[in-house]
Amino acid sequence: MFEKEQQWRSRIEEKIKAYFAANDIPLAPLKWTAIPFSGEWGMATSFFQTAADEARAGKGKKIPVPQRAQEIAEQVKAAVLTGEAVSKEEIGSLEGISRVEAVKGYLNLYFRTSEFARRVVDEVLASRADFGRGAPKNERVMVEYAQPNMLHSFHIGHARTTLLGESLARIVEFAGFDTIRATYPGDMGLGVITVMWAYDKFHKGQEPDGIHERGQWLLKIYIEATALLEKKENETPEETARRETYDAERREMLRKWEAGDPYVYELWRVMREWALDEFRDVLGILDVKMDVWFFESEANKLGKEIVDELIAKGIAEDERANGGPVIVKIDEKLGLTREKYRTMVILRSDGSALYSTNDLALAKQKFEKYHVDRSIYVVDFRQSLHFQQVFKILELWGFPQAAKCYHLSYGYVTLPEGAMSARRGRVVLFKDVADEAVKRVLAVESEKSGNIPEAEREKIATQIGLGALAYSILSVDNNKDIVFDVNEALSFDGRTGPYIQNAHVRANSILKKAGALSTDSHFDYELDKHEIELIEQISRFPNAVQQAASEYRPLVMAQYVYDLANAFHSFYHAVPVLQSEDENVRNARLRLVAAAKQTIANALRLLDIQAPEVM
RNA sequence: GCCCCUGUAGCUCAACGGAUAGAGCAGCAGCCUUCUAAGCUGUUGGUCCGGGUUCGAUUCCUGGCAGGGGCGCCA
Repeated sequence: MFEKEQQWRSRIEEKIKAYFAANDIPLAPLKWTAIPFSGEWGMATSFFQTAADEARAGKGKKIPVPQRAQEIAEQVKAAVLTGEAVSKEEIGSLEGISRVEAVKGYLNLYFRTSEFARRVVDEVLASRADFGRGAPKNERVMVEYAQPNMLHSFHIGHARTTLLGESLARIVEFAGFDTIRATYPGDMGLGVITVMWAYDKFHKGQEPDGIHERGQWLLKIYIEATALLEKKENETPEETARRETYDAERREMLRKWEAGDPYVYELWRVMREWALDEFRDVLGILDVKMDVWFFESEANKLGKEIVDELIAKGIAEDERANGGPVIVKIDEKLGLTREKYRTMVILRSDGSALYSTNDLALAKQKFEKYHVDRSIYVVDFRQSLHFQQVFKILELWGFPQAAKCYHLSYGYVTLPEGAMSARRGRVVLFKDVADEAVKRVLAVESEKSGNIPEAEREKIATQIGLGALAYSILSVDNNKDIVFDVNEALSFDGRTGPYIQNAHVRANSILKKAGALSTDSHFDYELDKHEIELIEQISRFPNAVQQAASEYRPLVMAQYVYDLANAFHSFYHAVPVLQSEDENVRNARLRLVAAAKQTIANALRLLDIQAPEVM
C-alpha cells in the first residue's frame, strides 16, 4: 500500500470508528483487502465479524449475519459520505476516493483512477531498483543454505537448497532485514573419507583436468567404492574378507585424519580444495555470494567445548562413565509427558562430535559472534526432528534467539524412478541440467529471437536456461516434494521463467524504440482495463515482498511475478503504446511500460533470475 | 507405539477464516504485411472421507483413509 492510500485508509478508519462509537456498536478490528473482480482499484473491509459479535451479545435485531453486515456497511457508507456522527473537520476529507459502495457486507472504497495510476508509476520510476524495498527492520537474520557433501558433484537436490536459500536471502534483505548468507559444507565425515580412500588406493594421479570433470570423476569413484564396501548377498568368504579389509583401511584413514597424520591430512587438503573449486564455481553460476563459511571439519573442535558447558549447567547428562554418550532428555527437561522431542545424543561415548554437537556449536557462534536475531536453516524435511531438538536445547540453554530460529524444511527432489542416491549413482547433476538448458535455449534462439549479437548469445541463453530451471524449482512451495523432470523444468512456455523474462524483453523493446521518457505521467484519459490491471499488479509489489519475507516463502514472489508478467503480456497485446495517437497517452503509457519493466526486474532479482534486455 | 509433512481439475501446482477456489500443461477453437507469437483471446474440467468450531472452512480442531519421512551414539 502506498503512503497516500495509507493516509486515506487511516482517515476513513477514524470515521468508521467514530460512527460506531456514536451509535454504541462494538466494532471488530478492521481488516483491509483489495477489491476483487472490479477492474478498478481500491480497498475493502467487511463487517461480518462485527455483525456476528453483535448477534452473540444478543443485541441488535434477529437477522442473519450476512444481512446485518450488509446493513451496517450501508450505514457506514452513508456516514462516511455525509460526515454524520463525525467531527466537523473530518467532513470532506475523502480526497482521492472516487466512490464508495456497500456490497454483500463489504464496504468498498474506489480510488481516483488517474491519481492512483500516476502515483504508482511515478514512485516506481523515482525509486528504480529500490522500488519495493522495505524500511530497515533493525534485525539481523542469517540464512544458512547450500550444505553439499563435499568430494563429489552438486546434484539437482543441492540446487534446490541453494536456490531456495539464495532467493530467501534476497527477499528478507530487500524486505529490510540486515542479512548474512552462510553455508555449511560437509568437508569431513565417513563419506568424504570413502572417496579419499578409494582415490588413494586405486586412482591416485589419474584425475582429469577441468573442475567439473574432476568432480564427476570423483563421484564415479565414490559409487565404485560404495559398491566395494557394501555387504552383498551370497558373498564368498574371500569377498567378505576383502570387504572387511577395505572397511578397516577406510576407518583407519579416518582415525589418522583425526590424529593429524601428515599424509592423510595433505591428501584431504588437496581433495577438499578440488571440491571447493567446484562448489565455488557452481555458486558463481547461480550468482550466490556467501558471507560466512562454516566447515564441518572446524565445527568438530568447537562442539566438544559446548558439551562440557551443557553438562555443567545440568542440561546434558554424561553417561560416559557407564560407556554411554552425552545426552539431553528434552521432554523430561520440558516437563512433557508424551514423547515429542525425545532424547538427543550430543556427544558420542568415545568423545567424538556428532552432527548435533556441531549444530549446537554453530548456533552459539551465530548468536555470539555474528549477533543474529533470527536464524533460518534451509535444510530438507528429513531433519525436522533434529532441528526441533536443537532449537529446544538452545532454549533450555537460555538463548532468547531460539524462538526466532526457523527450520525452512523443503521437500526432496526425487526422480521419476525414485529417490536420488549419490552412492548408487542415481543422480541428476546440476551442471548437466544447466548445460542442457543452455543447449535447448540456443536451439530455439535463432527462430524465436530478435537480433541477438553473436557475442551475447551464449550469455543470454544461460540467463534464460537458468531462469527456467530456477523458476520451476521456486514456484513449488517449500515443503512439497519435486519429482524432477527435465522437460518440465526446462519448459519455456506458459508459467515459466522465460515467459516472465520475455515480458521484460518486450517492455524493453518498446522503450528502446521510444527514446527518452517524459518526466511526468498524466493518466487523465479513459484507461483500458488491461492498463488498470497492470498498474494494480505493479502496486502490489511492496506488499508481496513483505509477505514473502514474513512467511519465508519465495513461492509468494514467484506467483507474484508471474501475475505481473501476465498482466503485461495482456496489456502489450491489447493496448497500443508507440502507436498511440494522442501524445499525452503515448507518454503516460511509455512511463507505465518503464515502470512495469523495472518491477519485473526487481521481482526476478529476488528469485535469483536474470532479466535480459533481449532474447 | 509416538512425532512431522502431503492429499484441490486428466497431469504439475496456487488460494491472510471471507465476495465467483485460480494458473500452467495436456485437449479443442481462433489471432502474426501493426511495439518480439518464448505471446494473446475463448473453451472443457476440481476441494480424499466423516464429525466439530464459526455468521462463514480448501484453510482451524478431531477421527479415519491414502502416500512420504523421522524417532539416544548417520548426516
